[in-house]
Amino acid sequence: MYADVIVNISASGLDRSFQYRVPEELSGQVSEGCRVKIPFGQGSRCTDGYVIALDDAPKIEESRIKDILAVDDRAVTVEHRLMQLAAWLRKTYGSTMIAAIKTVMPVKVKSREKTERSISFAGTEEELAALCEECTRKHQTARARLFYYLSQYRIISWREAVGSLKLTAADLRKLQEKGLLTVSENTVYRIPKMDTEEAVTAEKPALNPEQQLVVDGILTEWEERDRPCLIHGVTGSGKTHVYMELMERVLAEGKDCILLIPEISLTWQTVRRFYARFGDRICVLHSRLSAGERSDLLSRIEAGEVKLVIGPRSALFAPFKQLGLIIVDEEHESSYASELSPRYHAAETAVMRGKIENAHVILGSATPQVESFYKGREGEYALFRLQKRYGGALLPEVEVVDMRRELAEGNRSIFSRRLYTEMSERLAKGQQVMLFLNRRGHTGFISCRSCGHVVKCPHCDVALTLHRNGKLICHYCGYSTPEMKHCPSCGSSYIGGFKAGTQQVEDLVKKAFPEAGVLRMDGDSTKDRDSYARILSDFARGKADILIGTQMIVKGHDFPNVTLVGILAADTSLFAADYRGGERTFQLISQAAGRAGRGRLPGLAVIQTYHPENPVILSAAAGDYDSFFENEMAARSLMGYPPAGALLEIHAGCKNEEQLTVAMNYMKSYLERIRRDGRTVILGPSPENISKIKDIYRGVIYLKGSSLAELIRLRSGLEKYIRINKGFDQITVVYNTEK
DNA sequence: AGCACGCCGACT
DNA sequence: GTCGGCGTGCTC
Repeated sequence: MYADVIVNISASGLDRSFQYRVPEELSGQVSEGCRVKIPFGQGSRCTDGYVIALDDAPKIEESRIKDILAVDDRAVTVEHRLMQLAAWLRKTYGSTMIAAIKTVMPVKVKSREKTERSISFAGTEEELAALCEECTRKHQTARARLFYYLSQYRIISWREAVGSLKLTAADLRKLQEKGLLTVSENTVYRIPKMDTEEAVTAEKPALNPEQQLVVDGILTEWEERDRPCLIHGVTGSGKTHVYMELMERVLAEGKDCILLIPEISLTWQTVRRFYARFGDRICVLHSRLSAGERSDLLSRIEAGEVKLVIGPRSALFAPFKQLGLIIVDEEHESSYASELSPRYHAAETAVMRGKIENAHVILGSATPQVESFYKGREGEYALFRLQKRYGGALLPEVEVVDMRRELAEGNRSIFSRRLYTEMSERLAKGQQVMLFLNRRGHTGFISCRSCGHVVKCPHCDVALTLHRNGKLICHYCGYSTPEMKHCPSCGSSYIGGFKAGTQQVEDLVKKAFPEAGVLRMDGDSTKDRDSYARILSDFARGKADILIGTQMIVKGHDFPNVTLVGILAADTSLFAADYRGGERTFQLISQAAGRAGRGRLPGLAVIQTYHPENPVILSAAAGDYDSFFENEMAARSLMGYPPAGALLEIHAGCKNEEQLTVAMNYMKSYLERIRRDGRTVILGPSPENISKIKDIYRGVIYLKGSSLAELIRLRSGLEKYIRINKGFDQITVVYNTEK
């Protein structure tokens, strides 16, 4: 027997399998997906690797094949299907196989099992009662405490005996030696603590007719075609109820479920509702679990005790053997896109895992990714809608304020007069206000505060970015033009970047509303996650009247007393230097507006913009996803951006600027040589958004094409070219594919 | 990644 | 003559 093994070294030259002999004594233990110790290299140094396939014939000269040394049984075996998924990840997102395997691997190593000692009395009840008396008489107070406890509860953990009853370990041992106590040892699972603020009840809310309709529709889809299902449900429409209902069905069939939630919303709010309904069949998998907790969770999955895992994108790879359903909540969230190689997107990958495991897949969002909705329209996904808010709450009223007019009428402050009066009125009534400052994608584009004109690339329909050398540059094609002092459209000198940060907004708010309690949340004030949760819970409990923050305040939190949301600078993300600006703006505005009026009181959202006529702003204000989608699709078709076309980003970095330029030009001309399809456009090289980070110069080449397969072929060709030619030693290259 | 092989200069 | 510098190439 022979095994194909991937060596655990992430060097590009080693990204292939090596064949090893399976020695007789290991033949039963070696299986596809297990980790093995192997001799590697001239010195036969011991490394580990993963078996990706088994074979009964040698592929090369038999004498050159070495033996597998051992099977690493402390490591978790990666299931065959997860291995298939890894192969798909590698192919689709362009990484090394070993990086792909590590991504799907649930936990690195099984850690030691935790045991707990417990103590019980070895004799009869009469003897125990006698001992209680004797110890009390002898003033052996600690021993007396122990025996009294045992006479009541029969058993106590060692930890408690030492901790709360204050017995010493030596004393306990002495009592054990005298034969008075029996100490038993049993393994315990390390389960992350769940604060049980809310009682676990078997609450099972009735579905409203709209939700029931969606559940029925999905069940029919599962029976008939079983395509991935996309639920487009407005904020507050109760997608969670639909998820729970479907999970219940799948669990009833004895199959397992995975629920993915965005990293940011790992507040226990949502999770608690699932605990309440499904009890201890659930486990939460998050990045703050210790290695031991993770490994125990794995054992419990293996033992079939855990049937449902909730967690961020990595939870997608939970090694269930009978996976029945994967749900990706808020599928548009950026935290589903991995920033490490392989740069997979969890929604897309969930669809693939569903296909491999024969499991149902559900994507849910109030503002689906354009790509996903497109697939829904094209029939690749089954599309479902939830259009009413749950429990009778109304969608907030939305008002768009034209900031150009504010300026023209002499108001130079960052608050429009409308927002200011609304704030004063609502604060006077004791209601809360959220101010959302859009900083997403803020990379220094130039716009006119007088007429709203944004300086864009004449070729790519994205905003130009101001660089330190005073030039405006397009990050797709590299087009550049000198910075201007006057607006090319109206001639006004109010042209420049939008410069207000949350700190400044806070100062201005405090000046304008000195009586109000203000909380601010941004990257600076929330270094760690605890302070993030604390600020939100302080605000929820009414400890402040105004909450100011960036996108992090708009995600998935219910503040029933918030009746006004102010969206300052709605435009900044609109003109980010990439084609997704419109989509992100729509998502952010919808989410922010959705925060207003979640309780009984009606809500209002005020959107401040220099582009009140922009279709993205208008459709977001109207809460009209369909018209947003139609416009966005039309624009993308025109420019050949995904999903109308496929896009490949090639990011390169190097310490030496000149070397980078030379290398990228070589890359481009190589791509031009191997390109088959004349419709594939090669853009760049152009400087990266932030063209230099930590002394590393960065540049990017874009390939736009009609077929993803062709782009993947070009990428593979380029990868090989870079590996073979030594000139690229100092260059790091990262690929990102979009479709 | 790591280790050997190999082809040049510096030194006992 | 030999020791050792690191450039080059291979690893089942």
